[in-house]
Amino acid sequence: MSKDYGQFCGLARAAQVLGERWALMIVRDLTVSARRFTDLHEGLPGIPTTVLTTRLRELEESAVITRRAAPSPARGVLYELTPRGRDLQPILDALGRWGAEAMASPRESEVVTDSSLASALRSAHRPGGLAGPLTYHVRSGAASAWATTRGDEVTVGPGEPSSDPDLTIDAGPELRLLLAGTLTPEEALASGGIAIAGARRLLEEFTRSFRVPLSAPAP
Amino acid sequence: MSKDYGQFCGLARAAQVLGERWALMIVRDLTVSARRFTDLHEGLPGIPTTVLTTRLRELEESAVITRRAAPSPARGVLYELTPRGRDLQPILDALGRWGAEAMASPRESEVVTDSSLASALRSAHRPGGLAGPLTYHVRSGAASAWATTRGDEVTVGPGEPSSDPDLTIDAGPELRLLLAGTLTPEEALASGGIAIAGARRLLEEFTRSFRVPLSAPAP
DNA sequence: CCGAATCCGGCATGATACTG
DNA sequence: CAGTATCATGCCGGATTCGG
Repeated sequence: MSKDYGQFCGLARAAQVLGERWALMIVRDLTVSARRFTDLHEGLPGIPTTVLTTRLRELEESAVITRRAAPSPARGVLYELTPRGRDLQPILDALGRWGAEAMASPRESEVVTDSSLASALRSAHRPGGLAGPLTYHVRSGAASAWATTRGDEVTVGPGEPSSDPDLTIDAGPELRLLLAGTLTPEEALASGGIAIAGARRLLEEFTRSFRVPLSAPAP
Repeated sequence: MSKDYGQFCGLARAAQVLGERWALMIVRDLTVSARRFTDLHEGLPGIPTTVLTTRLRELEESAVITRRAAPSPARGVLYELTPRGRDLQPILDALGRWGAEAMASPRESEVVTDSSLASALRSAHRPGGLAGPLTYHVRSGAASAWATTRGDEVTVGPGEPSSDPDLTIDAGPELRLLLAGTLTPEEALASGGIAIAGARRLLEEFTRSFRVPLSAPAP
């Protein structure tokens, strides 16, 4: 609904734009990379095209995203965040960590998408790791994403990394427990819930660089 | 809707609870102080009682709030944040600042409530002021709230401060511009948009301690 | 007074089909 | 590829009523 809350309040203004159904998911996908309409539609299972159209228009009116022609080889329209939209990234990362604290294992019928995996890695990253650069390629279920750490910074993206990764991680739902520290790298490998291609030492570095605590069991 | 997004993602889980209509407003009011049903209903103009009832139940199921019997003199039920709900406070403050950046002046029919004013002060506070403690009483429109700074910390509340404030500020919509730094204390007082009771020096301290930049003109 | 439950009109959402 | 068209469902907003 484009109805407001009748309050002169920053949070009310934010909620008017971001509180609409699917709006946060769309912005999250765009914090990971610019996307076309069809990319977004495929990356957000269940969203009706009508709703996607409406949200994109509203987010554009609110100066959170812009649309421009896709660069040369591709055709069509590319949606991307404006500077104002990019300001949301650390806030959504924090909100995602908050939500992830009570999220131990996937519910029936919950999937992992490229963008959700990439944004999870970004929000899980903490400084203090090896100087790098180090590139991790993570796959979980049908999703694939990569993360490159360089000093205290991290860059993430959907799909395959453009250059050969230093470590490839193939994981099931155990990835969540690995990020929580509930499961050690040794246990994860031994149980078969996680398989790697690359130096085993780098998996330990991965668990130091990416962490999301887990406070409650899965609801 | 209690429909989820079908994604194993922290942000999706957060959006399922907080993305519902009025949910963020309810939590915001509860970050300021514990409230009864009727308090919330009066502090959120336009919310239907059915929606308030439903949201309170959902937020309770998600362990964001709890309900308990109101303390002795009062009767009824008191809703308050759980520790997990309190974790949301800095995130909502950041989201409120983001929304406030594009909010220069109230739209037609937008009001200020006690809780929105109190939370605005909290999210506007920045460290580095006088050691204090200093208590400000701020009124704008029909809303009233207070803030006490003590070292680098701030405490806010709705209504009147329990002890005599060091400075009382009566403001119109110009308060937003004062917080943005667009309007100096001198200009605000001279234009009559703001009146104070207390030392004028403290108004300058107030503008140093509470600030929310303004990036775009009012949409 | 407090904390809702009930009834109802309208509109957003979700699902499917279809088009430039 | 990027949406529009159509329609059933059900949530939301507004008013009223009700038990404690």
